[in-house]
Amino acid sequence: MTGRPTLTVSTDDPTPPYEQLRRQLSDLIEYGVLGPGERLPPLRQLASDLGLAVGTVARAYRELEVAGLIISRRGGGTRVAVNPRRASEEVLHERAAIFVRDARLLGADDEEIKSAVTRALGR
Amino acid sequence: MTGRPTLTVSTDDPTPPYEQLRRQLSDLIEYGVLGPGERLPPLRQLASDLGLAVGTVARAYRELEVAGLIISRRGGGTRVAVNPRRASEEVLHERAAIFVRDARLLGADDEEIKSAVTRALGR
DNA sequence: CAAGTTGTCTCAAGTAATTGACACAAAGGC
DNA sequence: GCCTTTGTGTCAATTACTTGAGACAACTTG
Repeated sequence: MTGRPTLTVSTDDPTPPYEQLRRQLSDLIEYGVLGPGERLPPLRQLASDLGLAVGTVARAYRELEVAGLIISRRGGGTRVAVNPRRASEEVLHERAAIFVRDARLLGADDEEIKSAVTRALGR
Repeated sequence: MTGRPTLTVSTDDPTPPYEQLRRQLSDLIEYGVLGPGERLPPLRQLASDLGLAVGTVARAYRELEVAGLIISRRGGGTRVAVNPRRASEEVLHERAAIFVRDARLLGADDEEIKSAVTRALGR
C-alpha cells in the first residue's frame, strides 16, 4: 500500500473545512503515515484538488505549524517536522480528555471513572 | 452507573455547538444509553446548562427529529423515538463510509480496500 | 542570474451559526 | 378551567468561516 494519502472534505459535515483538513493531517502524522521531513502538497494544489480556497488550506497548515507538527517555508514547501512533538504527553492528555468526556456522556461520575481506570490497569 | 448522561460543548472545538450536541445525543441513542421513550432535557434547561441559546439546542433536537431518533411535542417535551431507526442499515452505511474514508486517508486504493475487507471476513 | 514555485498577507463580499429577546401554540399539572 | 411547562417561530445584530483575487517574499530549479 504505497499510495499517497487521500485527503477529503465533506460539505455535509458542519465542521469547517479547515478543521476537517487539520484533523486528517494531524492523524496522518500521529500514526506515522506521514514521516518526518515528508512533503505535504503545495497549498494551491491541495486547494484545487479539494475545491477549497487557498486561504482555507493555508489556515489548516498554519494551525499544524503552530502545533509543531509541520514546518512551512516560502518557496520550499511544507514538510512534516523532524520531530513532531506529539508522541508523548500531548497525545496522552488528549486521549485522557476524550476518555473522560465519553465516560461522562455515558453517565459515569468521577469516582466511577477513576475506579474503571484502576480496574483496567489490572489493579 | 445510574447517573444521567453529561452533555458537553467545547468552545475550543470549531465544530458548531448544535452539531456537537447532535452527535452526542445520536451516540447515546445508538448505544442505547437513552432508551425508547426516555425523556430528554427541556430546551431551556439544556441551553442554560450548556451556556447556549435556546435556538441552538432546538436546532440539534430538530435535526435528530428529522432523522427519526427523537420526537418533540409542544408542552410534552422531547423523547427518544419508540423505535429509533438506526440499528440496521443506516449505522452500517455510516460505518462503511467511515471505514472507506479512513482507508483512503491511509493511502489505500479501492482494490486494497475491498481485499482487506474480504480478508477480514475470514475469506 | 532568471523564471517558476510556494507560502504569506490583505481585502471586500457572501454565507452560516449564534445570540437574546419576544411571542405563540400545544400539552401537562393542579 | 387555569397556570405552567415546553417546543416553535421570528427578528436583528454579531461573529466566524469561506471565497476569489491580487500582490509580495523567499526558496528552488535550470
